[in-house]
Amino acid sequence: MDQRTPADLLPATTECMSEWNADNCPVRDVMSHIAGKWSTLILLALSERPYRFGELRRLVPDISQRMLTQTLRDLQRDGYVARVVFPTKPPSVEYSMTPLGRSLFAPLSRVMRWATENHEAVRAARLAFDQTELAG
Amino acid sequence: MDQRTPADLLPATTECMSEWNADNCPVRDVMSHIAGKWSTLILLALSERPYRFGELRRLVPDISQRMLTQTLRDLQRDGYVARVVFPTKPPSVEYSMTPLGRSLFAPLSRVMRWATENHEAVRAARLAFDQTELAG
DNA sequence: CCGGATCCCACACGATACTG
DNA sequence: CAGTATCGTGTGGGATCCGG
Repeated sequence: MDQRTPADLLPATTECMSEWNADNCPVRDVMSHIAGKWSTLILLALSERPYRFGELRRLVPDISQRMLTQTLRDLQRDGYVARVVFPTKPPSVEYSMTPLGRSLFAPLSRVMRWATENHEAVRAARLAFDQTELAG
Repeated sequence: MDQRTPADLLPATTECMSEWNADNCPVRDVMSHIAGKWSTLILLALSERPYRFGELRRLVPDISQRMLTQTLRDLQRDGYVARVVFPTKPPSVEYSMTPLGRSLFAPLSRVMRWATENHEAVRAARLAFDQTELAG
C-alpha cells in the first residue's frame, strides 16, 4: 500500500488557504462542488456505465427529481458528466462520464474505498467520543 | 500514473445507494462529514504538523471561530483529529492528526492534488457550459 | 419520460458579544 | 488563548404541481 507522506503529493498546502482567496483556491473550488450530498453517489453510479435519468432515480431511491436534475447539471457544468438526448418518443436522456470525470473519479474512488473499509472505525470513534463527552 | 478502472477498487458500488439506507452507507456517512466547507482545509493544514487553535485561525483567515471550533470538534469526533490541552497560563490547545486521520488523508490528498492540477480544466468546462447555455 | 417552476424548511455558516 | 452563547441569514435540499 502506498504510505508516502502527502507532503510530496501536494504541490502547495497552506498557500491554498491564506495566500489565495476562496475563489482562486483549487481545493476549495473543486471540493465544494463535489461535496454535495449526492454528487459522489451519482459519480459512483456513472463510473459503472452510462445511465438514463429514470434509471438513476431508481438507483438512488431517496433522491428527489429536483436534486437529481440539479446534481447532474452541476456535474455536467464542471465537465465531469456528458448529457446526450435521444430524440425518441418519449425522449430519453443518457448521462455518462467524460474523460475528465473519470480522471477525477480515479482518486475519488480511493476515498470511497477508504470509507467502506474504515466505516466501522469511524463509527467506533464517534461512539467513544460521545460517551466520554457524557462522562466528562 | 495509475489508470486502473475503479471497478476493481470499489468493493460495492450501486449497493451503497439502493440496498443500504443513507445511515448505513459508508460512502454517504463518511463523505457527508468531510464534505463540509472547512473540513478538508483543516485536514490539509494538520497533515503538515500539529497546530494550535489560534494558529489555525490565522492559517485560514476567513473562517469564523465558531466554524473552526465546530469543524475541529466534528473531525475529533470521527477520530481524525486529536485534541490535547496544555494547562499553561493562558491555556493552549494543540490539534494533531490521528493515525486514522492520516490514513484518510492519504487518499484524500490525491483528490486535492487532482484539484490543483485540473483546476483550469474545470474552470474551462464551466465557462464553455455557461456560454453554450446562453447561446442555446 | 425528463425535467422546470414554485414554495418552504432545516441547517450550515457568519457576526458579535461574552467567559474561564 | 480558546472557546461558548445567541441571534440572524443564505442556501442546500424536499414536496408538489406543471410542461414538452
